[in-house]
Amino acid sequence: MIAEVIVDISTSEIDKIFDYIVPPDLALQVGDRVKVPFGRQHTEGFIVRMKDKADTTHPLKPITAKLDAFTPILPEMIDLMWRMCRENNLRLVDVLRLFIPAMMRGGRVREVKRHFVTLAENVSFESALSTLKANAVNQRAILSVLAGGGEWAAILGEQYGFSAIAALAEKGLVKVSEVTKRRRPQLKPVADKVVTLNDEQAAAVQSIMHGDKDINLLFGVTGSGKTEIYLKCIEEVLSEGKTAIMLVPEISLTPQMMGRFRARFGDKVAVLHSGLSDGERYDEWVRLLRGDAVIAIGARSAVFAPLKNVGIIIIDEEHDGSYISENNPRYVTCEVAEIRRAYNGAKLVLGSATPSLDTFRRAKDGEIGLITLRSRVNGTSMPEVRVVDMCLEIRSGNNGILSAELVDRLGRTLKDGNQSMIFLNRRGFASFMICKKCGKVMKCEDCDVSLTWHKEDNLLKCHYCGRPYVVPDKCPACGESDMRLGRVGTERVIEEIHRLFPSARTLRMDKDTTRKKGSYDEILSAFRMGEADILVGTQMIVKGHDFPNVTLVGILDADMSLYYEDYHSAERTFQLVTQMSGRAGRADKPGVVVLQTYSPRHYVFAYARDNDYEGFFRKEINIREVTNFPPFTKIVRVLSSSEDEERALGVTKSMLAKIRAYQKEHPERFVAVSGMKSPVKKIEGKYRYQIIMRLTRPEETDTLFHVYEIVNAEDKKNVSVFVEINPQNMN
DNA sequence: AGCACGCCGACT
DNA sequence: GTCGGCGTGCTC
Repeated sequence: MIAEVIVDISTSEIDKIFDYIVPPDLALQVGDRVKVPFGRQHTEGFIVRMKDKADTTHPLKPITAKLDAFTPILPEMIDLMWRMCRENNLRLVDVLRLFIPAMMRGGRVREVKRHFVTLAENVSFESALSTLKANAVNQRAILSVLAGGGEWAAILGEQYGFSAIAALAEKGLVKVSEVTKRRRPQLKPVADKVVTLNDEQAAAVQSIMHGDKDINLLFGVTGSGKTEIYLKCIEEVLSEGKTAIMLVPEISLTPQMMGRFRARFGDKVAVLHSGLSDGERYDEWVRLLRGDAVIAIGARSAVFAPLKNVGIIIIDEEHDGSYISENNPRYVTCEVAEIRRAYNGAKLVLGSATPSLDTFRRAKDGEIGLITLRSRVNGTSMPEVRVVDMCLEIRSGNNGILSAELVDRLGRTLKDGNQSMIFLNRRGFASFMICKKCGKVMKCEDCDVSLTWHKEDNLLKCHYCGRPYVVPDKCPACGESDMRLGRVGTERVIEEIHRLFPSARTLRMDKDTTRKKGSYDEILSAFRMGEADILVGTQMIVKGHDFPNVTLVGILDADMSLYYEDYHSAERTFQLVTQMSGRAGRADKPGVVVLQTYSPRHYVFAYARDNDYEGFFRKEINIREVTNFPPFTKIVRVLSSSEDEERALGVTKSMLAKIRAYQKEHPERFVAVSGMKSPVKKIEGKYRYQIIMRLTRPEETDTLFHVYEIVNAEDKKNVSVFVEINPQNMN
């Protein structure tokens, strides 16, 4: 028997199949990890296929050993690997590595063996007790603990002394056995609420489980009871003997959220996320593989949970950016989920109040089901959104960060004893050019995206077509000469607040204050407990949990993300404003959102103010169509990086020439092709050059695969090249 | 990624 | 004379 093996070394030259002889004494199968001789060394590898005859004349070596007691890669995952690699031009090893806990590689897993103490067989608590002397207090105490089940020797020993355990074992009253201890992440189960579904929720469960579509968008605002629908669907799937995968954005993996699932499903839940220690992660993963746990809950990587017979995959907050892995191997969680769904004949649920444009378009087109939740379970209404024109503020003499309206409302909220949140939008700050007086933003005339200022050559450039523009010294619309924006940080905002309201208690939450593990939860819970009046923060305060006393939300520089040189910017801004609005107000306390912007008449704010997702969708999808952006086109970015700038440039030029030649043959397949330095031209000593192209037919793969061929044929010595589809950011 | 083979400079 | 620099090539 011959095994096809992928060697666990991540280099493009080695990322191919190597044939090995399967020794008859090793019971090996597809999906096993093995030790193989490779060149002059030994390496780990993955068996991806078995065959009778080798298709090479090269002399074969035999596999040396089987690495695990189980088969870590399911057949389903081998299929998935091929598809992911083909469609995204990834390395096979890199994808295989996603499927197993990092700790397994390199033989670092050591199962923890611990002594477990139980009453000996045929010994009852009473009979054991009666044989002990009255002064053997520790032994008696241990027996009473064991009467209620077993306990770890380490715990008993610490409390009652190890000699007492030894004495009991000596008398044959207790049994000490070696057990592999599973490291479980500690989760306090929160009390499970017994919830009866309202009609809308019950109908949603019915459509998801028994409707005519296998993929459904669950479209409902925060508070419409999506979580309870998820729980009910999972219950139903489990009752059919199938398993479930529940995906949530990294940031919402809070103990409360996990506790809810633990309370409902107990030990059937396994948690997978980056906060776990390597050991915990490994053990949770093994529980899933063995079928001891049947629900995997976690961030994006949990989509690779080693579950058989998956009945449902749920992606909550489907639009969230954390579902797209940015670095190698880059993958889109939703696409992976769709492949696994199809393989298992399972259901897929995408939940969101602000779905990604593409998802909502697919729902509108009937490609996937659309389930809309209209009522809010707790009966709250959406807050009033007040759009403040910051250009007017400047004209009326207020050059500060906070508008007069926001200052006024902050004061009133403080006086009423309620809480406020101020969100600082820093995304893409100062990279675009805006007139401080009239709000005019410099845009590309061909692409309708904002231009990015390049410091080194002092030019404005379009990141989609590469066209350069001279930096204007005056605003082309109003003649104002103050055209650039400086950086505003959370510290500045806090200072400003303290100057205006010296007695206000503030909390700050950004990259700096949350560096330490657990500080994120600490700040949020301190705020929830009312230890501060005002929370100032960046991106990370957008999600997070309910704050019942927050009645005011301030959004500063809402247009920062709007003019990010990116076609997603309007979509992101809408999602952000909507989610931020969801933080303000409760049933008994109506909330207000003050949104500060230099472009108050931008359509995003009009729709966000009216909480009109569908209106926004119609407008935005129309813009994407006329400007040739996704989902109507596909953006492909080929990024080359190298420590040798000449090499990076040379490779980019060579590939660009070939792509241009192909474009000449098939001009109808391209909107535009351009090559340039990457906006961030050097990262970790590596120079970066990129080719950006827009393909007209997003569903067609021919052109994309041809680009892959060009990339793979290139001599990439000292240069790494990777291809990204519809990149989230273009740094 | 490793590791060996191989062909040119300054040292006991 | 040879120890060792890292360029190039190969791994079933």
